[in-house]
Amino acid sequence: MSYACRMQRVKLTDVARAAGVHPGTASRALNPLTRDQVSRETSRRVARAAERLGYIPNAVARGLRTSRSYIVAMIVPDVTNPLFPPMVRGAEQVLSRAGYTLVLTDTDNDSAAERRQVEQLRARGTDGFIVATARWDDPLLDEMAGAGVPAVLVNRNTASARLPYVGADERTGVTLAVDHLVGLGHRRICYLAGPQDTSTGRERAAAFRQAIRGHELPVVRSQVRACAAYTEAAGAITAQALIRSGHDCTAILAGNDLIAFGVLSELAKAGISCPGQMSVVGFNDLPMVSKLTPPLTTVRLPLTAMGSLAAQVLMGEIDATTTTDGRLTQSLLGVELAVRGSTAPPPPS
Amino acid sequence: MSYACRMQRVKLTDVARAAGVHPGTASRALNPLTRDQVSRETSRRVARAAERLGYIPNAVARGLRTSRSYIVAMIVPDVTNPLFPPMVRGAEQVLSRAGYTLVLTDTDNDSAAERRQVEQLRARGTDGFIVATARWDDPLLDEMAGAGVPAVLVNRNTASARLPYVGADERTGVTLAVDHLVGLGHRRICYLAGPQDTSTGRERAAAFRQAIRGHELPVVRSQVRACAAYTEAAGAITAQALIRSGHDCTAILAGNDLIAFGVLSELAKAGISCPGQMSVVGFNDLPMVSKLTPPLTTVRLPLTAMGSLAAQVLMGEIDATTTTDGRLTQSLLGVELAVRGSTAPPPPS
DNA sequence: ACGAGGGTCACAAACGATTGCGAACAGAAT
DNA sequence: ATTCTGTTCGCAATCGTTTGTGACCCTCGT
Repeated sequence: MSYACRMQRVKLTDVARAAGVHPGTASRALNPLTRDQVSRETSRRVARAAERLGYIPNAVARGLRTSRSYIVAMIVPDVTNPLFPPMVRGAEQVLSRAGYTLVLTDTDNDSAAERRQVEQLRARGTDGFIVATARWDDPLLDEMAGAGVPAVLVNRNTASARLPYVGADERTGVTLAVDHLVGLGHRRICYLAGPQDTSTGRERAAAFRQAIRGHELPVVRSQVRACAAYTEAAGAITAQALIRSGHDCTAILAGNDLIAFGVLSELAKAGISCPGQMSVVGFNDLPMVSKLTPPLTTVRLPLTAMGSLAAQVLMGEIDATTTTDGRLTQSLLGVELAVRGSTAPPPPS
Repeated sequence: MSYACRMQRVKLTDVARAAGVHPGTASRALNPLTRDQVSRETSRRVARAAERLGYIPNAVARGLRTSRSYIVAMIVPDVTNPLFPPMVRGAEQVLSRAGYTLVLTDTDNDSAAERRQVEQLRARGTDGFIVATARWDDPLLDEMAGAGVPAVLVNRNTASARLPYVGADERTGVTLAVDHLVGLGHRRICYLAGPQDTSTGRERAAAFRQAIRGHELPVVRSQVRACAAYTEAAGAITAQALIRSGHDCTAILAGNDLIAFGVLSELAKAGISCPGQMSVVGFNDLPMVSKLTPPLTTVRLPLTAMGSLAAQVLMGEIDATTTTDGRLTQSLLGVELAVRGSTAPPPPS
């Protein structure tokens, strides 16, 4: 109840003295797992003393002795990208409920910075990592997997797939989008893929080709172009190139919503109306896209759930460092297509 | 160069043994501040041994001894609110450059959760706090100030103002917006304020009244209504009430962009065109608002700079716990008005 | 030549918790 | 009464680093 004002923090020794026991005993009495090694009576006395003095265990000292920090780190390429905050939030909720603290680091898309950060965090005894920055070939992650560092990949996977992965069912997402467009009557659909050094860039592109073939449409008419990055600027550049090339598609599927923004702005610049002359579909369902004119049809990913699940899988990894038996290693969450105003039947031509 | 694969981490003792010195000496040799207590020769030898063995100091042990963790925590109400990521990013850049690690926690607007988080973080020896969740009356922050915990408030201040504060020049922002509207010919302007338990809600409302008076307009015609929260939903509710009340204003200034979203959607619902029949101005310049139809005129806050400055001020607080002399305590950064399509001259009436 | 002084370094005590080990004591069984 | 089993708790080592203290040697000044 009472609390120290600006005095020395009360430590275990103080509690022990107040309860008239040895610090070691006090430690056992306070720890739920070892509580049964001390009598009910002393346990209660210690607990009361701790309460009365306002004892807060020193997590640093504990961490030194137990080599567990109850810190997990989440690595994202860019916090300001609205894709990540929901995942962070999902992870944070699960972790804090389990007594972990989430450290968020932003690599600014710089893999040297990423390596530095990971090193720092490992020095701090971080228990595990949630990594949202995976590249298709990612030596750092391979090293971490090799070193046995508990880690989970989220949203993006690596080629080697040596670490557990939590993602969305992107193939289905792309298929839903293509089915929707074909159902509206589109036959010539282009795909503006994300960067090919990310799993999402590659997987979605592959899924697109497969979906097109599934409708027995010629793939050649459904040109696939990769953007340099998942940004509006990169999307605009590629969209401009596509428009200039005079391709006669009636619908564009974008690798993600940011690329779709670039597409929309280039269409506007070129005087091509959406959805009248060109339908556009995004990917991710960023919070704002329903407010655009036209509201963007897009694939909705369960971002928060991905974050939560990643956190759960990671906690499993941390606890079970011995066996890989029966552990969740590759998991995909379901997606939905949010149909809005940016898609419509193709012009009569 | 060579590195331990999955073996025991190499510790200071190992380095010392390899260099043929005592661990204490090795410690001094590696620390730039104490390096001059050992001869150049040994210092070089130790440094080389450390390099060769791939020594990474154990930050937990160091933290225990020095009671400095080089961790600072940033507390935000909601990571998914686009207002905060830029501030986080700004802070993170400054801090990581100075060797600090930034821990981000999301309180979900729950002050009980906030208290729990702060307690946990203090147990972990967190060096300082950047707080973006301040309420106008905030007992937790007053306690922290009283306990001498290094902390800096960002974006929102408290009534007591006992902690350093970094914010934007909101009065000027509001004044710019009002001047702009008045310059367009508006005479009847409403203000939809944010919640009055935050400093931004109160300050901006006060600034609005003052700006209106500055133009010698009757304040009564410039109705001020407070929204329950800085959300689109709360903004919509208040906007609806305003519209239903039949107020004859020609422009609405919103407490922030999210509230402006609510206003825009209610205007659309009521068949009132923007900017034709009603001008709308937001606050914050969220990344997406320039893409709306119409693009939102809004006050741009230097969010990243606010985060950076907050981090700098906090580091000052951490280093100088003895004197308050010559320290930056209340600092405001300049703002701009981004004039876009949601404002126009009022209808001829 | 001797004491003073400064530069190097080893020694050991912290920091605050956890935990293996064994002592003390209880009650029960023989 | 003695031994045995088992509970309860104190003792002390330990985690890996930092840092105050003092030993030692060398040099310089007188």
